[in-house]
Amino acid sequence: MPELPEVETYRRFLDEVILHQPISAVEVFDRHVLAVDEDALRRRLVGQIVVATRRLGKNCFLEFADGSALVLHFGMTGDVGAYRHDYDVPRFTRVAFHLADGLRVAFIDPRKFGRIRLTDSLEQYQKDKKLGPDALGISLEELSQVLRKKKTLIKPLLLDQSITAGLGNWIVDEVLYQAKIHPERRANTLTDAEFSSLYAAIQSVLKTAITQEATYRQFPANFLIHAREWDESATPGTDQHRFCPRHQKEEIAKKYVGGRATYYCQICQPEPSESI
DNA sequence: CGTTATGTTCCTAG
DNA sequence: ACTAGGAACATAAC
Repeated sequence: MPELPEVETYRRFLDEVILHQPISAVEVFDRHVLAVDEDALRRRLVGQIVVATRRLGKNCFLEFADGSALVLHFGMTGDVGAYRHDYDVPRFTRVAFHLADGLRVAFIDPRKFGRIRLTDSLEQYQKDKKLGPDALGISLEELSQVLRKKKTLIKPLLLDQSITAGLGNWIVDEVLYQAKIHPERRANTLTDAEFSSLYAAIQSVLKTAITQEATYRQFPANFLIHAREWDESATPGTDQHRFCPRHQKEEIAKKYVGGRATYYCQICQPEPSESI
């Protein structure tokens, strides 16, 4: 789940439930997700008040008055939730932040790739983690300037959080499909027109996903995402979703690019020729 | 039982 | 210094 749109959705949720009231306790069910000493975390949080929520790429920040922040990264399967009683703890809750009014905010993560840490400031964290500009904040010029000097395949570059932060495996496939660019094109072979459509696709896919609160099933019919396998199991019996939305009879192709499962349309996104 | 998985990071080798 | 590929992490779901 947690690519940029999901994390933005989590942030908005947290903004509604956690602001302006003291954290009364920190309950750790599994310290594996802590990238900070448990007692240090407790000392830093208990009695404190979150004054703002922020997001950079796939990272969510709960900010305190002094500019320091709790940083949530959701790994591959992280989520947030809220509950009030022990008997309602969501399954796979790893850490719970108890608030003074009795609400408890859960950091949920079945696979435990997510991490909770502290930082002195967002700027510090961005520097430490080598995060580039947020994918919703970067400009076309900024993005194309970096990409056009790279000989690497475009897909792994878009996944690289130091170039622009927030794009994940599914969204990159969607963006490349919408922009009609093959995932194995070398970045330095893209034309100006292709950089423009790539940029436009990034912005529109992200905004669409955020508007739908990252509920993929509600995405427009012309989105590639409906062709992915998990959607198949979500809507059994229908085969149509395995085909390109623009070429009804063309099956969506799957291969591994940069070690990641990659879906694309062989007609919309022509294979790069060796000579380029 | 085998396969696959939304992310990050580290290691190796060219 | 850059790039490609692979493994590791931990676990659920199919």
